[in-house]
Amino acid sequence: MYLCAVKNADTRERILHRMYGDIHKNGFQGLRADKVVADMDITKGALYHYFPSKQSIGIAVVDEIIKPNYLAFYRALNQSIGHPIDQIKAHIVELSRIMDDENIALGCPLNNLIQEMSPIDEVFRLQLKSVIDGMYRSVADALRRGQAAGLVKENIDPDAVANFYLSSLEGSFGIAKVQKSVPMFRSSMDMLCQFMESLRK
Amino acid sequence: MYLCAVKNADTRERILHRMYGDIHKNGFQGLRADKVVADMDITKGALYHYFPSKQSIGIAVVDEIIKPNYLAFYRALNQSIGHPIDQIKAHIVELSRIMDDENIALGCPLNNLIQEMSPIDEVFRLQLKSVIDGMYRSVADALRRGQAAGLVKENIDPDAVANFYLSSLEGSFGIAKVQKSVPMFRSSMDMLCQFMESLRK
DNA sequence: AAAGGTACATACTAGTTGGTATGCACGCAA
DNA sequence: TTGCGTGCATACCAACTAGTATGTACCTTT
Repeated sequence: MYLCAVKNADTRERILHRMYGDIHKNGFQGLRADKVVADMDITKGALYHYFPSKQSIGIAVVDEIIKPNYLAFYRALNQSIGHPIDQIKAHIVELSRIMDDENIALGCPLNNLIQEMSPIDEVFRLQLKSVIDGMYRSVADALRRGQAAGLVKENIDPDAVANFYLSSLEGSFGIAKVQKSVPMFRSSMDMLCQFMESLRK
Repeated sequence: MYLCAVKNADTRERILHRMYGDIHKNGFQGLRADKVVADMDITKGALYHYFPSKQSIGIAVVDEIIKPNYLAFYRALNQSIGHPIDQIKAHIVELSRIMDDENIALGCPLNNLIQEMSPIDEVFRLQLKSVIDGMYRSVADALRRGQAAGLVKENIDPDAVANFYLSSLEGSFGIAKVQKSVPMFRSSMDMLCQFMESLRK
């Protein structure tokens, strides 16, 4: 029955997306993988057919969901020929716009996993670092191109700025999360926009 | 035997400090309270004599260790009559100075707990929020006093700046943690200093 | 010195967690 | 049509986790 074939074909991805949601809510250590699949009317048999261990679920979530999702924007930053500061500011404004109460209360999935897993699981840490590194390089390169094109102040260090930008961005998610406050998050994003604007030549 | 009496007098605090250390390493969900006390040659009897539940251990750690520790500096900020921007910068420089590889790898204890516990435990979240609120108000008030004294630009919003400052600070811990890089943390602290300097009148 | 509270130690336990072992239905290639 | 791989379902399990129940030595109060 081809309906079944279609269903089977994406069982793994359906599981993965639910795991992503549960990790977002409860953290990786709080993830109860068997309960998540039970909630989908799937048994542990299916789960352990696709994933050899709990850790592999977390790694797959980072690798197949979080990483492509986060790097999509930053890759666009590298290919475009617009003003890098405008592009980065547009991204900040977009984030401000789409974040609602629930997303703020749950926090940034990437930041959550970094804080929880980096110190206790080196495999996790390296996967998460590769995502951050990708974002970091895209921003730094965009600023460098901006400098070369005379659009960005020459006396700033693109690497330092990129690092500070990511820190402020993720930190804003973190502080807004404990406050459960979308306005606080937007206020932080406004300040970050002002900071980026100050780099314009 | 008074030796025993002295030992007994601070058993609770000794347990609490070890719990703080283990939570710093493994997170609250990763805390194995019985193993921590066993490591101190103390049994579960003593542990549950002082703490009714695992949650109460975490709350006590926030309330009795993290909160006083973090608010110490910020209270000083409120009582002093120096230049608020110099004081805040001095704090940033001090943080830069004392953070070593291990501390960076483990991250900021306050930030760690915020990211892990805020979404899943409201009691925790409110305790953690009270710490952040305390820091936030001290910084905002210091900036307001600076404005009144003509030391800080009038066109900045002290609340927005205080919020952004805390976000950047905690975010810098988070990003440095996944990078396991003290230089990255120091670079972020330098940028934060520059940002604070830009507020001087 | 009797009584009661404090400060633990020891032993036990229900429920959970992260799996494993096994079976079996189905599609497909030989 | 037979054998084999894929895609699950069911049942089982050892270790762990967060406690509880109970006992007891010591100290203090009366």
